[in-house]
Amino acid sequence: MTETEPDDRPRYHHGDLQAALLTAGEAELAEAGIEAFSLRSVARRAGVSHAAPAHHFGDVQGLLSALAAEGFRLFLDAQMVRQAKAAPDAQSQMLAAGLGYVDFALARPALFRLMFASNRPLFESEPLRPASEAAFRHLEQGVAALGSNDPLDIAAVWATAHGISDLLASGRLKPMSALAPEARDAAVTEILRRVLPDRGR
Amino acid sequence: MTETEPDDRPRYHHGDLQAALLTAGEAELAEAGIEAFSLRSVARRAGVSHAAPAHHFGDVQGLLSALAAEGFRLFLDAQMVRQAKAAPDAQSQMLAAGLGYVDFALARPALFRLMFASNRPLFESEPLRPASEAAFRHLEQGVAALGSNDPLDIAAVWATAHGISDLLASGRLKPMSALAPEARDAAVTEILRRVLPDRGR
DNA sequence: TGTACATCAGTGAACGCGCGTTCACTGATGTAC
DNA sequence: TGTACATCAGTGAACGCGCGTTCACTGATGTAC
Repeated sequence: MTETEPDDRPRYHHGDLQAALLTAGEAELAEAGIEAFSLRSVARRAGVSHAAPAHHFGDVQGLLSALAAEGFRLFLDAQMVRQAKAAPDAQSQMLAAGLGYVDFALARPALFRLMFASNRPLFESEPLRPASEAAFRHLEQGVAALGSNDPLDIAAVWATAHGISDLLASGRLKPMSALAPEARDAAVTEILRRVLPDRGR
Repeated sequence: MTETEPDDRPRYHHGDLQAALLTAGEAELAEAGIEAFSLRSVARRAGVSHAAPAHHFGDVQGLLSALAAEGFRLFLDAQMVRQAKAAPDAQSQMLAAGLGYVDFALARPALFRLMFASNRPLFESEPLRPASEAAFRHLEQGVAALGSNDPLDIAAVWATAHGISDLLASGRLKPMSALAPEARDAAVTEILRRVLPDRGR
């Protein structure tokens, strides 16, 4: 990796097949859904023989676990992006994180399902567990910054953000998904606000 | 079906294979998950040749659609059961419906996933669409009884009940799923209460 | 700077498997007369 | 009440398919000297 420069001729050694397989896996997930996801289809999409992924991920479960782990990182990123644009007070940050939660689910619904509604990845595996725990910890900290460490407050915020995301991503909240992005953000914010701890109740 | 009386000897004609396949399908779903669900495994479980289901459901998608439709009926039932035990005022009824929502997800997580996080059933099919619409309408009416027909209020209640259900069913809300049923009910109720319209805000 | 060699990252053929669907069939049931 | 017959609801063999995994292999890369 020191002096090689990228060229476009097909090479025997791919260069960064690991990353390419993750990209292809995501695309495959998005187009075919988890239920039709297969190792061979991903290899095909990456333009590589179907035995190649084994060198990087072991087996199909390894690939799915790595994909889900990557998903949790992107999931956190999406929240960070929103938070960076929001006011610094704890409440604004929490609401922004919620908007990022929804952003992610809408941008990558299949990945979202893989992370939250599939049992094909191995959630106890090394790449996955830390990534999903980081996401949970981030949420916990957001609630803590609001002055609560009550599990009920954490559950309330999480469940509400999650429910909106899941229903929107699967197209069940028709009236709401029909809204323009700004109006949708406003609606999500209003719903989340109801569920935050300590707003003078 | 007029003079036959049930006996226990295996018969060539099953009698009520349609219902038996739905039962077997649910069990299969619960044990193997959607992702491993197959027509053949269901037929096997029902003790019938793998070609038999075609007579009742056409193809695998037909069976899954019928299962999901049955799921939506049970889903409504679970809400009704809670509501029958609750006080008659609109708010108690709405909260009870939410508890029933959660009950269903916990009792039948795989069916819940089939209904809300799968694209294998055909949601526009004849058995399914009316069943899922009935569930949505029931929710809408509950919110209407509270004096609101604001889509935002509907979304708030639905998303929150759904989020709690989904996270609990997939075992993500560790602290909350560790609670005894009564305490869990209380927590769910408290969270839902926050999100109801018109409670003096 | 060159060379030998170990290691790494691919290939492609082969395997066995379970799947969904089709089909000709047959046993059971219900109905017309 | 009996009988002929149509229809219904199963069976089991067969098909073709895509899958995950294994394996011997080979081309490319990196490193020791």
